[in-house]
Amino acid sequence: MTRWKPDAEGRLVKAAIELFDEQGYEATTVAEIAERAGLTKRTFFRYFADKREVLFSGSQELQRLWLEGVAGAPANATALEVVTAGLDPVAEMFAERQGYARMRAGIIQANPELQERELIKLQTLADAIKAALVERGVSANAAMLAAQAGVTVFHVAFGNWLAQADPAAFRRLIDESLAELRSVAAAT
Amino acid sequence: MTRWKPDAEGRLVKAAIELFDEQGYEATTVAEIAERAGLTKRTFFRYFADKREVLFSGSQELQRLWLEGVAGAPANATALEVVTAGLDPVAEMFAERQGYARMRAGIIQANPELQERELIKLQTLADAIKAALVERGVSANAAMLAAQAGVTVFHVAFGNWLAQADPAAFRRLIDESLAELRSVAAAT
DNA sequence: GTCTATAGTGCGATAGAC
DNA sequence: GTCTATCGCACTATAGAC
Repeated sequence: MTRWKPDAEGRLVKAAIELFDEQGYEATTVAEIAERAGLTKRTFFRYFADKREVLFSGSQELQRLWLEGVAGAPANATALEVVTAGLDPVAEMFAERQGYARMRAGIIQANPELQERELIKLQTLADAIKAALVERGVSANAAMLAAQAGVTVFHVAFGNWLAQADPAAFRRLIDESLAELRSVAAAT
Repeated sequence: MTRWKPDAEGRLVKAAIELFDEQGYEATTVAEIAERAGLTKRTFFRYFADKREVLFSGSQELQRLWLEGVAGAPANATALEVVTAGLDPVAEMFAERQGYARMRAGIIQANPELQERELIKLQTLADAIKAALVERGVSANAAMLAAQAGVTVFHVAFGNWLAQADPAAFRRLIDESLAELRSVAAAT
């Protein structure tokens, strides 16, 4: 027998999303979240710097996966191809969590301070991708534009994915969003 | 004789930027800003909902100008052309204020909560441009991608503009940033 | 834990312009 | 007189210092 149930962090995230969904973000205390997860408030703050952060534990994983894909892109790929090369594992990561992702989106939608945090996370992600591109020899301007474009493509695809039924459709929606960007940006 | 000096809001903005630049954002109180502008704290909060907002009075003007340009774009323009059509008056607006723009950028750079606010403002701007595109009949996805791309192009050009000497170069830098985006997004 | 400084608010008063 | 911009003051809430 193990003394502690496994995956304390995952249980805290799950408990938090459920409670925020049931009662609202503001109305839920950290103590409640910890209790539902079978842990204490002290433990919550060992895993998350503040109450908001429990909704963004996934973004670190997202960034890690995405950057791995970027690092593995072939040497002759264009900047935007490098950026989008990281998205296969990312799409898989999301495929299993559509239900929670929908709840999470609704919670963030309802709360300006959570939206701020989300924007910061996306910006941080774009900055990290940009840095990886610069590392590969892409100019600062092109790297910034490609990284931001990639994050926007991802964001648009994510919104579309939440709004439709098939959890496995994410990769296809990303490709569609990317094609739409290329079409939008094409010189006339 | 007029009892009140004109442009209370402008004086507050000027005083705030100078004080933030001299002493830092945190170390400056609203009372100090008001005093330097020859007003009281209460009047400050008549113009700005909170202390951060004094650094973002320009974004409303930016959005207004940009949307005017979007509204005036020719009917046969592509989505991205529509988005960038609004940028001539925007570039003029900034040409006169490079000094303050640099100070402001430095202040925001040094403060996470100001960066959050900046991201929210850029997001709001992108959303407004997106809505204007949808109004013109562009699909939601293409509108979002074009609006975000336009804002990113602007943002990159803005950073480059701050870093070089000629205040009038903004329009050219926007065109260069746009060309770079088109190049980055071009299909291989 | 207490204390203090500051952000931010509500409401009425005041000093002009008209 | 009305209207508007500003002021004065008393207040709450909260973050940080100690």
